[in-house]
Amino acid sequence: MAARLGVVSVVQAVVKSLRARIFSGELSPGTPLGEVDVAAHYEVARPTAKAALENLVASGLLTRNAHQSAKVTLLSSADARDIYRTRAIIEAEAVRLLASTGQVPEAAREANAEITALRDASPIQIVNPDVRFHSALVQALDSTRTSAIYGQLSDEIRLCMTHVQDATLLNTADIASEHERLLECIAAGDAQGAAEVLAQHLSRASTRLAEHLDSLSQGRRR
Amino acid sequence: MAARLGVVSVVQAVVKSLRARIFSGELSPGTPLGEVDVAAHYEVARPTAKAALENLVASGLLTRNAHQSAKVTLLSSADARDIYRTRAIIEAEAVRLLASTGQVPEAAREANAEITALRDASPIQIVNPDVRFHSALVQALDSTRTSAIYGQLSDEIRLCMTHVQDATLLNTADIASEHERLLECIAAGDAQGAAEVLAQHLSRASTRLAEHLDSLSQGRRR
DNA sequence: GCTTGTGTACTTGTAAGACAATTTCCGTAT
DNA sequence: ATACGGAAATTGTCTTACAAGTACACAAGC
Repeated sequence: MAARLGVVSVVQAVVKSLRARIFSGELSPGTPLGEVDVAAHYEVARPTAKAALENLVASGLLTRNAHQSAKVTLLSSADARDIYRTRAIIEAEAVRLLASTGQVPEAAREANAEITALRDASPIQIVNPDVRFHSALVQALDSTRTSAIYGQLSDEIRLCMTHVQDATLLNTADIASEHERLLECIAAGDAQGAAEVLAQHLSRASTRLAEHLDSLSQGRRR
Repeated sequence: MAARLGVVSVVQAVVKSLRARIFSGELSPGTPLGEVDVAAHYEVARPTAKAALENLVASGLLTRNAHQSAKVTLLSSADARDIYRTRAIIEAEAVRLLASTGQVPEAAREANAEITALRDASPIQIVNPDVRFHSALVQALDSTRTSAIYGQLSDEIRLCMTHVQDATLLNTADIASEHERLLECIAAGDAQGAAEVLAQHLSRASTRLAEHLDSLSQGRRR
């Protein structure tokens, strides 16, 4: 059983590495990733690289047209809004359900504590705990498929973040306090209030992100 | 541009054919689909068959453990409930939004008319228009990602249906009338009412389907 | 000078063959 | 009857090869 070793499969290992490189910003959007390039970089066969690329294309992290090199996806502002809309649908339901039972997920509390602790750190640092906070809410639904869907959206959200990684889109303290208010509503059993706080939280983030992506694409056009 | 031709890729053609065979019931759940079998059947190379199988595994239609033949997924009652729960989240939001604008999607009306027309036909016949009815509601949201997610769930729902294809789970007339009530709520702008009708509709279908899958698995154990 | 056509280079799509690793199943021995 | 060992079957990966399509550049014509 090589269950918890880093390498279960060569393809998966390549996928994992490429994901990390994309999220780290080493591979900026638009960077062409040819099958032969990837194969040479990792010293694997081309079919292996091909499979890894196809996996990432399915995840939405890469984009590829027929007979063209795969490129790191450049998400438009419309994409960002679409992602956040879909997110909001799922998270809203999660929050309502949590409020109806009054159960506050421990993982969510911990993630927000981490955000609070990183108050003075670089804004890029809070991406990870922020994603974990929201994931914790969804995973509390205990639905395999809902979690799987949300995981895929999370990847695209992270991709968005890397596009605007230099920008301070939102104040860290504001994020933490909004999360805190959300947890309070859940604890108090206020489903309506929780849903509203969440909707505002996501709506604001979506708007900021979309505006920033728009300004970036315009800047690139010049 | 070979955009709207049937064959864009050999792999996709194999995938399409396998999907059809699975949904038609020709490939019953548990049927082993080895890479060499598929390759021989379609007279394609093994890597091509492999790619097609991986595609279907990603869709949830096939299941595969490492170094084992892929098998047509046998969905448990728990899976069915999970799928319906996830469905319900998305459709509820779609219905609420449609009610807030009072817009009834034309495609949904047409699909339900088709169901009504098939009142006396075989219950298996209404699967297609039923799926189309619900899809139309979601597509009215006009969100690429939400539609994509829902499409994947639809596939699994259809897979469930093929598992219990002989059973008359619900009365065709009842389905049509519930759909009708749902559309009336939307037209009247009654978001709350529409959400409730939908929730009941899905909840009942989910329960029936889950019960039937349970009885099937027990029958198989004997 | 601009547009159009062609040709070449690069990339992906598909195929065939081969070997390693792992699982499963069956036969044998205790 | 159970446990162990080995053979068969299957998948995972790599190598090689050719076909097909796209993109870019260069040249010819208007």
